[in-house]
Amino acid sequence: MSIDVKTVCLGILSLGDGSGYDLKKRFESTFGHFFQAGYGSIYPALAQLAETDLVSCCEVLEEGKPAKKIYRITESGRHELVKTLESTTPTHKIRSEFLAVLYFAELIGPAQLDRIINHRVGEMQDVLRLLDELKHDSAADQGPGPRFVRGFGETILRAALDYIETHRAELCAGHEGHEPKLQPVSRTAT
Amino acid sequence: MSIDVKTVCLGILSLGDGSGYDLKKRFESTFGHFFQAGYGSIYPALAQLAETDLVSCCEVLEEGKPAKKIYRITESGRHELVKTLESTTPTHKIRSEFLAVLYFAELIGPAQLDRIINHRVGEMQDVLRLLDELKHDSAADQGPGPRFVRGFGETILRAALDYIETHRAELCAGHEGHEPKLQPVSRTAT
DNA sequence: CCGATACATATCGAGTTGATAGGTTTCTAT
DNA sequence: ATAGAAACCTATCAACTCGATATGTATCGG
Repeated sequence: MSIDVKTVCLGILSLGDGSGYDLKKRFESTFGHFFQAGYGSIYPALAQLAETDLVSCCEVLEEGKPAKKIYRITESGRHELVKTLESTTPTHKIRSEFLAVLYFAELIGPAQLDRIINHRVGEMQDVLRLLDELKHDSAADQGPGPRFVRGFGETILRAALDYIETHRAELCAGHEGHEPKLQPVSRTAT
Repeated sequence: MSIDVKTVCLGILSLGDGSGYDLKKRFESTFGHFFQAGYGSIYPALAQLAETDLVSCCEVLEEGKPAKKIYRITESGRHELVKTLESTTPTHKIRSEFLAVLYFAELIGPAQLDRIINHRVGEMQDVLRLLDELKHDSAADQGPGPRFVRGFGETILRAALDYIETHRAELCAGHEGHEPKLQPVSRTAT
Protein backbone atom coordinates (compact mmCIF):
# COMPACT_ATOMS: atom_id res chain seq x y z
CA MET A 1 0.00 0.00 0.00
CA SER A 2 1.13 3.54 -0.56
CA ILE A 3 0.33 6.76 1.24
CA ASP A 4 -2.92 7.78 -0.42
CA VAL A 5 -5.89 9.76 0.86
CA LYS A 6 -7.13 6.61 2.60
CA THR A 7 -3.98 6.32 4.67
CA VAL A 8 -3.93 9.99 5.61
CA CYS A 9 -7.60 9.81 6.63
CA LEU A 10 -6.71 6.87 8.83
CA GLY A 11 -3.87 8.91 10.29
CA ILE A 12 -6.08 11.88 11.04
CA LEU A 13 -8.67 9.63 12.62
CA SER A 14 -5.91 8.19 14.83
CA LEU A 15 -5.82 11.64 16.47
CA GLY A 16 -9.55 11.76 17.09
CA ASP A 17 -12.96 10.81 15.69
CA GLY A 18 -14.62 12.84 13.01
CA SER A 19 -17.01 13.06 10.10
CA GLY A 20 -16.08 13.40 6.44
CA TYR A 21 -16.75 17.08 6.72
CA ASP A 22 -14.41 17.34 9.71
CA LEU A 23 -11.66 15.54 7.83
CA LYS A 24 -11.97 17.95 4.95
CA LYS A 25 -11.40 20.78 7.42
CA ARG A 26 -8.29 19.14 8.81
CA PHE A 27 -7.00 18.58 5.31
CA GLU A 28 -7.48 22.25 4.53
CA SER A 29 -5.89 23.67 7.65
CA THR A 30 -3.10 21.30 8.62
CA PHE A 31 -2.37 19.31 5.48
CA GLY A 32 -3.35 21.85 2.87
CA HIS A 33 0.17 23.03 2.15
CA PHE A 34 1.56 19.61 1.30
CA PHE A 35 -1.31 17.15 0.76
CA GLN A 36 -4.73 18.04 -0.62
CA ALA A 37 -7.91 16.02 -0.67
CA GLY A 38 -11.45 16.90 -1.69
CA TYR A 39 -14.78 15.26 -0.88
CA GLY A 40 -14.47 13.24 -4.02
CA SER A 41 -11.52 11.43 -2.45
CA ILE A 42 -12.44 11.54 1.22
CA TYR A 43 -15.90 9.96 1.12
CA PRO A 44 -14.88 6.97 -0.98
CA ALA A 45 -11.79 6.58 1.24
CA LEU A 46 -13.90 6.49 4.40
CA ALA A 47 -16.31 4.02 2.81
CA GLN A 48 -13.44 1.70 1.94
CA LEU A 49 -11.87 2.03 5.37
CA ALA A 50 -15.21 1.14 6.96
CA GLU A 51 -15.63 -1.83 4.64
CA THR A 52 -12.31 -3.28 5.69
CA ASP A 53 -12.98 -2.59 9.38
CA LEU A 54 -10.06 -0.21 9.78
CA VAL A 55 -12.57 2.33 11.03
CA SER A 56 -16.01 2.00 12.55
CA CYS A 57 -18.85 4.29 11.67
CA CYS A 58 -21.83 5.39 13.67
CA GLU A 59 -24.58 7.59 12.37
CA VAL A 60 -25.47 10.50 14.62
CA LEU A 61 -28.96 11.93 14.32
CA GLU A 62 -29.37 15.05 16.41
CA GLU A 63 -32.83 16.46 16.02
CA GLY A 64 -33.05 19.41 13.69
CA LYS A 65 -29.56 18.84 12.32
CA PRO A 66 -28.26 17.14 9.23
CA ALA A 67 -27.42 13.51 9.90
CA LYS A 68 -23.71 12.84 10.15
CA LYS A 69 -21.48 9.83 10.26
CA ILE A 70 -18.75 9.86 12.84
CA TYR A 71 -15.82 7.63 12.00
CA ARG A 72 -13.50 6.10 14.62
CA ILE A 73 -10.30 4.20 14.06
CA THR A 74 -10.25 0.55 15.22
CA GLU A 75 -7.41 -1.43 16.75
CA SER A 76 -6.75 -3.15 13.46
CA GLY A 77 -6.85 0.29 11.86
CA ARG A 78 -4.05 1.50 14.13
CA HIS A 79 -1.98 -1.54 13.27
CA GLU A 80 -2.56 -1.09 9.57
CA LEU A 81 -1.63 2.59 9.85
CA VAL A 82 1.71 1.91 11.51
CA LYS A 83 2.43 -0.92 9.10
CA THR A 84 1.69 1.27 6.10
CA LEU A 85 3.68 4.23 7.42
CA GLU A 86 6.71 2.04 8.05
CA SER A 87 6.64 -0.11 4.94
CA THR A 88 6.66 2.58 2.25
CA THR A 89 9.28 4.93 0.90
CA PRO A 90 7.11 7.98 0.54
CA THR A 91 7.27 10.28 -2.47
CA HIS A 92 7.32 14.06 -2.66
CA LYS A 93 5.95 15.60 -5.82
CA ILE A 94 5.45 19.10 -7.03
CA ARG A 95 3.01 19.84 -9.77
CA SER A 96 3.44 23.45 -10.64
CA GLU A 97 1.48 25.00 -13.45
CA PHE A 98 3.07 28.19 -12.14
CA LEU A 99 6.62 27.13 -12.97
CA ALA A 100 5.42 25.55 -16.22
CA VAL A 101 4.04 28.91 -17.33
CA LEU A 102 7.14 30.80 -16.23
CA TYR A 103 9.29 28.37 -18.20
CA PHE A 104 7.62 29.85 -21.27
CA ALA A 105 7.80 33.39 -19.92
CA GLU A 106 9.10 34.75 -23.20
CA LEU A 107 5.77 34.02 -24.86
CA ILE A 108 3.81 36.05 -22.34
CA GLY A 109 3.19 39.78 -22.12
CA PRO A 110 4.90 41.53 -19.17
CA ALA A 111 1.56 42.60 -17.69
CA GLN A 112 0.28 39.03 -17.61
CA LEU A 113 3.58 37.86 -16.18
CA ASP A 114 3.24 40.37 -13.40
CA ARG A 115 -0.33 39.39 -12.66
CA ILE A 116 0.60 35.71 -12.51
CA ILE A 117 3.56 36.22 -10.20
CA ASN A 118 1.70 38.59 -7.91
CA HIS A 119 -1.15 36.14 -7.60
CA ARG A 120 1.18 33.31 -6.67
CA VAL A 121 3.03 35.49 -4.16
CA GLY A 122 -0.31 36.32 -2.55
CA GLU A 123 -1.19 32.64 -2.26
CA MET A 124 2.11 31.87 -0.62
CA GLN A 125 1.67 34.67 1.89
CA ASP A 126 -1.79 33.32 2.71
CA VAL A 127 -0.34 29.89 3.44
CA LEU A 128 2.39 31.44 5.58
CA ARG A 129 -0.28 33.23 7.63
CA LEU A 130 -2.20 29.97 7.99
CA LEU A 131 0.91 28.16 9.21
CA ASP A 132 1.53 30.92 11.72
CA GLU A 133 -2.00 30.58 13.07
CA LEU A 134 -1.53 26.84 13.35
CA LYS A 135 1.64 27.41 15.35
CA HIS A 136 -0.18 29.43 17.98
CA ASP A 137 -3.77 28.22 17.95
CA SER A 138 -4.04 24.57 17.11
CA ALA A 139 -3.65 22.22 20.04
CA ALA A 140 -3.46 19.21 17.75
CA ASP A 141 -0.40 20.42 15.87
CA GLN A 142 2.16 20.73 18.65
CA GLY A 143 3.92 17.34 18.56
CA PRO A 144 7.36 16.90 17.00
CA GLY A 145 5.91 15.55 13.74
CA PRO A 146 3.44 18.36 13.12
CA ARG A 147 6.02 20.94 14.22
CA PHE A 148 8.62 19.57 11.81
CA VAL A 149 6.18 19.56 8.91
CA ARG A 150 4.95 23.07 9.67
CA GLY A 151 8.51 24.35 9.89
CA PHE A 152 9.32 22.66 6.60
CA GLY A 153 6.47 24.44 4.87
CA GLU A 154 7.41 27.76 6.41
CA THR A 155 11.06 27.41 5.38
CA ILE A 156 10.29 26.46 1.80
CA LEU A 157 7.72 29.20 1.38
CA ARG A 158 10.06 31.87 2.68
CA ALA A 159 12.86 30.63 0.43
CA ALA A 160 10.50 30.66 -2.55
CA LEU A 161 9.20 34.16 -1.82
CA ASP A 162 12.71 35.41 -1.42
CA TYR A 163 13.82 33.81 -4.67
CA ILE A 164 10.91 35.24 -6.61
CA GLU A 165 11.42 38.78 -5.37
CA THR A 166 15.14 38.58 -6.11
CA HIS A 167 14.86 37.12 -9.59
CA ARG A 168 11.55 38.23 -11.08
CA ALA A 169 13.18 41.15 -12.82
CA GLU A 170 15.40 38.81 -14.83
CA LEU A 171 12.31 37.10 -16.21
CA CYS A 172 11.26 40.19 -18.10
CA ALA A 173 14.74 40.63 -19.55
CA GLY A 174 13.57 38.56 -22.53
CA HIS A 175 11.17 41.16 -23.89
CA GLU A 176 12.38 44.40 -22.45
CA GLY A 177 11.60 47.32 -24.70
CA HIS A 178 9.74 45.41 -27.39
CA GLU A 179 6.16 44.19 -27.58
CA PRO A 180 4.91 40.70 -26.74
CA LYS A 181 5.64 38.33 -29.68
CA LEU A 182 2.06 37.77 -30.73
CA GLN A 183 -0.74 40.29 -30.65
CA PRO A 184 -2.02 40.58 -27.07
CA VAL A 185 -4.84 38.12 -26.62
CA SER A 186 -8.13 39.48 -25.39
CA ARG A 187 -8.51 39.12 -21.64
CA THR A 188 -12.07 37.84 -21.96
CA ALA A 189 -11.30 34.61 -23.76
CA THR A 190 -12.12 31.33 -22.01
CA MET B 1 -8.38 25.72 -20.41
CA SER B 2 -5.88 25.03 -17.66
CA ILE B 3 -2.23 24.09 -17.80
CA ASP B 4 -2.42 20.34 -18.20
CA VAL B 5 -0.09 17.86 -19.85
CA LYS B 6 -1.57 18.80 -23.21
CA THR B 7 -0.55 22.43 -22.80
CA VAL B 8 2.95 21.61 -21.62
CA CYS B 9 3.41 19.20 -24.55
CA LEU B 10 2.38 22.02 -26.84
CA GLY B 11 4.90 24.26 -25.11
CA ILE B 12 7.72 21.77 -25.49
CA LEU B 13 6.86 21.26 -29.15
CA SER B 14 7.04 25.03 -29.59
CA LEU B 15 10.78 24.64 -28.95
CA GLY B 16 11.22 21.91 -31.53
CA ASP B 17 9.62 18.85 -33.11
CA GLY B 18 9.64 15.50 -31.39
CA SER B 19 8.07 12.11 -30.83
CA GLY B 20 6.14 11.02 -27.75
CA TYR B 21 9.27 9.30 -26.56
CA ASP B 22 11.27 12.50 -26.96
CA LEU B 23 8.70 14.46 -25.00
CA LYS B 24 8.91 11.98 -22.15
CA LYS B 25 12.65 12.59 -22.05
CA ARG B 26 12.18 16.34 -21.89
CA PHE B 27 9.64 15.89 -19.13
CA GLU B 28 12.11 13.84 -17.15
CA SER B 29 15.12 16.08 -17.52
CA THR B 30 13.83 19.63 -17.62
CA PHE B 31 10.35 19.44 -16.11
CA GLY B 32 10.80 16.49 -13.81
CA HIS B 33 11.35 18.54 -10.68
CA PHE B 34 8.09 20.47 -10.95
CA PHE B 35 5.80 18.81 -13.49
CA GLN B 36 5.66 15.08 -14.22
CA ALA B 37 4.01 13.23 -17.06
CA GLY B 38 4.09 9.61 -18.12
CA TYR B 39 3.25 7.91 -21.40
CA GLY B 40 -0.27 7.43 -20.15
CA SER B 41 -0.74 11.20 -20.27
CA ILE B 42 1.54 12.13 -23.14
CA TYR B 43 0.20 9.87 -25.87
CA PRO B 44 -3.46 10.78 -25.34
CA ALA B 45 -2.43 14.45 -25.13
CA LEU B 46 -0.62 14.27 -28.48
CA ALA B 47 -3.56 12.48 -30.06
CA GLN B 48 -5.92 15.21 -28.90
CA LEU B 49 -3.59 17.98 -30.04
CA ALA B 50 -3.37 16.37 -33.47
CA GLU B 51 -7.15 16.00 -33.65
CA THR B 52 -7.67 19.70 -33.05
CA ASP B 53 -4.90 20.65 -35.50
CA LEU B 54 -2.74 22.34 -32.86
CA VAL B 55 0.03 20.00 -33.94
CA SER B 56 0.66 18.07 -37.13
CA CYS B 57 1.98 14.54 -37.14
CA CYS B 58 4.03 12.69 -39.68
CA GLU B 59 5.01 9.08 -39.42
CA VAL B 60 8.69 8.41 -40.01
CA LEU B 61 9.68 4.98 -41.23
CA GLU B 62 13.43 4.63 -41.38
CA GLU B 63 14.39 1.19 -42.53
CA GLY B 64 15.49 -1.11 -39.80
CA LYS B 65 14.15 1.17 -37.07
CA PRO B 66 10.95 1.25 -35.11
CA ALA B 67 8.38 3.54 -36.70
CA LYS B 68 7.94 6.85 -34.97
CA LYS B 69 5.57 9.76 -35.14
CA ILE B 70 7.14 13.18 -35.18
CA TYR B 71 4.87 15.95 -33.96
CA ARG B 72 5.20 19.58 -34.99
CA ILE B 73 3.34 22.59 -33.64
CA THR B 74 1.14 24.50 -36.11
CA GLU B 75 0.49 28.22 -36.32
CA SER B 76 -2.88 27.79 -34.65
CA GLY B 77 -1.07 25.72 -32.03
CA ARG B 78 1.25 28.62 -31.23
CA HIS B 79 -1.69 30.97 -30.89
CA GLU B 80 -3.54 28.58 -28.66
CA LEU B 81 -0.43 28.11 -26.52
CA VAL B 82 0.03 31.83 -25.90
CA LYS B 83 -3.68 32.28 -25.27
CA THR B 84 -3.71 29.47 -22.73
CA LEU B 85 -0.54 30.62 -20.97
CA GLU B 86 -1.91 34.14 -20.62
CA SER B 87 -5.48 33.37 -19.69
CA THR B 88 -4.96 31.14 -16.64
CA THR B 89 -3.90 31.75 -13.09
CA PRO B 90 -1.65 28.74 -12.70
CA THR B 91 -1.61 26.61 -9.56
CA HIS B 92 1.32 25.20 -7.59
CA LYS B 93 0.67 22.06 -5.62
CA ILE B 94 2.75 19.83 -3.48
CA ARG B 95 1.70 16.28 -2.81
CA SER B 96 4.10 14.94 -0.26
CA GLU B 97 3.66 11.46 1.11
CA PHE B 98 7.00 12.22 2.74
CA LEU B 99 5.67 15.05 4.89
CA ALA B 100 2.47 13.11 5.52
CA VAL B 101 4.49 10.27 7.00
CA LEU B 102 6.68 12.59 9.05
CA TYR B 103 3.55 14.25 10.44
CA PHE B 104 2.90 10.91 12.13
CA ALA B 105 6.55 10.42 13.07
CA GLU B 106 5.67 9.41 16.61
CA LEU B 107 4.09 6.22 15.33
CA ILE B 108 7.22 5.11 13.51
CA GLY B 109 10.34 3.38 14.77
CA PRO B 110 13.50 5.52 14.73
CA ALA B 111 15.25 3.18 12.29
CA GLN B 112 12.42 3.48 9.77
CA LEU B 113 12.35 7.23 10.28
CA ASP B 114 16.02 7.37 9.47
CA ARG B 115 15.66 5.23 6.39
CA ILE B 116 12.81 7.37 5.07
CA ILE B 117 14.61 10.65 5.63
CA ASN B 118 17.88 9.41 4.15
CA HIS B 119 16.08 8.15 1.10
CA ARG B 120 14.37 11.48 0.53
CA VAL B 121 17.62 13.37 1.07
CA GLY B 122 19.23 11.16 -1.57
CA GLU B 123 16.45 11.90 -4.03
CA MET B 124 16.82 15.62 -3.49
CA GLN B 125 20.57 15.45 -4.05
CA ASP B 126 19.94 13.55 -7.28
CA VAL B 127 17.64 16.29 -8.52
CA LEU B 128 20.18 18.94 -7.54
CA ARG B 129 22.81 17.13 -9.58
CA LEU B 130 20.41 16.94 -12.52
CA LEU B 131 19.70 20.67 -12.32
CA ASP B 132 23.41 21.36 -12.26
CA GLU B 133 23.94 19.30 -15.41
CA LEU B 134 21.10 21.16 -17.09
CA LYS B 135 22.76 24.43 -16.20
CA HIS B 136 25.96 23.52 -18.02
CA ASP B 137 24.93 21.06 -20.71
CA SER B 138 21.50 21.74 -22.06
CA ALA B 139 21.40 24.29 -24.87
CA ALA B 140 17.59 24.44 -24.72
CA ASP B 141 17.46 25.56 -21.10
CA GLN B 142 19.38 28.82 -21.21
CA GLY B 143 16.64 31.41 -21.74
CA PRO B 144 15.35 33.58 -18.88
CA GLY B 145 12.30 31.36 -18.28
CA PRO B 146 14.21 28.07 -18.02
CA ARG B 147 16.92 29.73 -15.94
CA PHE B 148 14.39 31.17 -13.50
CA VAL B 149 12.64 27.84 -13.10
CA ARG B 150 15.90 25.96 -12.64
CA GLY B 151 17.08 28.45 -10.04
CA PHE B 152 13.76 28.14 -8.25
CA GLY B 153 14.16 24.38 -7.98
CA GLU B 154 17.73 24.68 -6.81
CA THR B 155 16.87 27.24 -4.16
CA ILE B 156 13.96 25.29 -2.75
CA LEU B 157 15.90 22.03 -2.71
CA ARG B 158 18.82 23.57 -0.89
CA ALA B 159 16.50 25.18 1.65
CA ALA B 160 14.74 21.86 2.18
CA LEU B 161 17.98 19.89 2.61
CA ASP B 162 19.23 22.47 5.04
CA TYR B 163 16.01 22.39 7.04
CA ILE B 164 15.99 18.61 7.22
CA GLU B 165 19.57 18.34 8.43
CA THR B 166 19.00 21.04 11.03
CA HIS B 167 15.73 19.68 12.42
CA ARG B 168 15.73 15.93 11.92
CA ALA B 169 17.04 15.34 15.43
CA GLU B 170 13.96 17.01 16.92
CA LEU B 171 11.75 14.49 15.15
CA CYS B 172 13.11 11.64 17.24
CA ALA B 173 12.58 13.59 20.46
CA GLY B 174 9.16 11.94 20.69
CA HIS B 175 10.41 8.43 21.37
CA GLU B 176 13.88 8.92 22.68
CA GLY B 177 14.95 6.12 24.98
CA HIS B 178 11.80 4.00 24.73
CA GLU B 179 10.68 1.47 22.15
CA PRO B 180 8.36 2.17 19.20
CA LYS B 181 4.73 2.23 20.39
CA LEU B 182 3.60 -0.94 18.66
CA GLN B 183 5.64 -4.05 18.11
CA PRO B 184 7.96 -3.49 15.17
CA VAL B 185 6.18 -4.66 12.07
CA SER B 186 7.93 -7.17 9.85
CA ARG B 187 9.75 -5.52 6.98
CA THR B 188 8.46 -8.05 4.46
CA ALA B 189 4.77 -7.22 4.64
CA THR B 190 3.03 -5.66 1.58
C1' DC C 1 -36.76 38.19 6.56
C1' DC C 2 -33.44 37.70 3.08
C1' DG C 3 -29.07 36.26 1.73
C1' DA C 4 -24.65 34.48 2.93
C1' DT C 5 -22.19 31.23 5.32
C1' DA C 6 -21.51 26.93 7.93
C1' DC C 7 -22.77 22.13 8.33
C1' DA C 8 -23.20 17.71 6.04
C1' DT C 9 -23.29 13.87 2.42
C1' DA C 10 -22.54 12.38 -2.07
C1' DT C 11 -21.61 11.72 -7.22
C1' DC C 12 -19.64 12.34 -11.92
C1' DG C 13 -16.67 13.35 -15.84
C1' DA C 14 -12.23 14.42 -16.97
C1' DG C 15 -7.57 13.97 -16.07
C1' DT C 16 -3.41 11.58 -14.11
C1' DT C 17 -0.51 7.79 -12.36
C1' DG C 18 2.14 3.73 -12.59
C1' DA C 19 2.46 -0.55 -14.33
C1' DT C 20 2.46 -3.29 -18.09
C1' DA C 21 2.72 -5.07 -22.88
C1' DG C 22 5.14 -5.64 -27.11
C1' DG C 23 8.53 -4.94 -30.29
C1' DT C 24 13.36 -3.38 -32.54
C1' DT C 25 18.20 -1.82 -32.44
C1' DT C 26 22.53 -0.90 -30.39
C1' DC C 27 25.91 -1.26 -26.99
C1' DT C 28 28.85 -4.01 -23.83
C1' DA C 29 31.21 -7.47 -21.47
C1' DT C 30 32.68 -12.16 -21.46
C1' DA D 1 30.73 -14.08 -31.61
C1' DT D 2 26.95 -13.70 -28.82
C1' DA D 3 24.05 -13.22 -24.85
C1' DG D 4 21.99 -9.90 -22.28
C1' DA D 5 21.26 -5.21 -21.00
C1' DA D 6 19.88 -0.81 -22.24
C1' DA D 7 17.98 2.47 -25.30
C1' DC D 8 14.33 3.40 -28.61
C1' DC D 9 9.34 3.53 -29.69
C1' DT D 10 4.17 3.20 -29.33
C1' DA D 11 0.30 2.20 -26.65
C1' DT D 12 -3.33 0.80 -23.08
C1' DC D 13 -5.70 -0.02 -18.53
C1' DA D 14 -7.32 -0.01 -13.78
C1' DA D 15 -7.14 2.71 -9.96
C1' DC D 16 -6.97 6.99 -8.12
C1' DT D 17 -7.63 12.07 -7.83
C1' DC D 18 -9.68 16.67 -8.91
C1' DG D 19 -13.06 20.15 -9.23
C1' DA D 20 -17.50 21.13 -9.92
C1' DT D 21 -21.95 20.25 -8.84
C1' DA D 22 -26.33 18.67 -6.51
C1' DT D 23 -29.06 18.69 -2.36
C1' DG D 24 -30.49 19.87 1.69
C1' DT D 25 -30.87 22.19 6.81
C1' DA D 26 -29.35 25.56 10.36
C1' DT D 27 -27.56 29.83 11.78
C1' DC D 28 -26.25 34.51 11.91
C1' DG D 29 -25.85 39.36 10.45
C1' DG D 30 -27.92 43.33 8.33
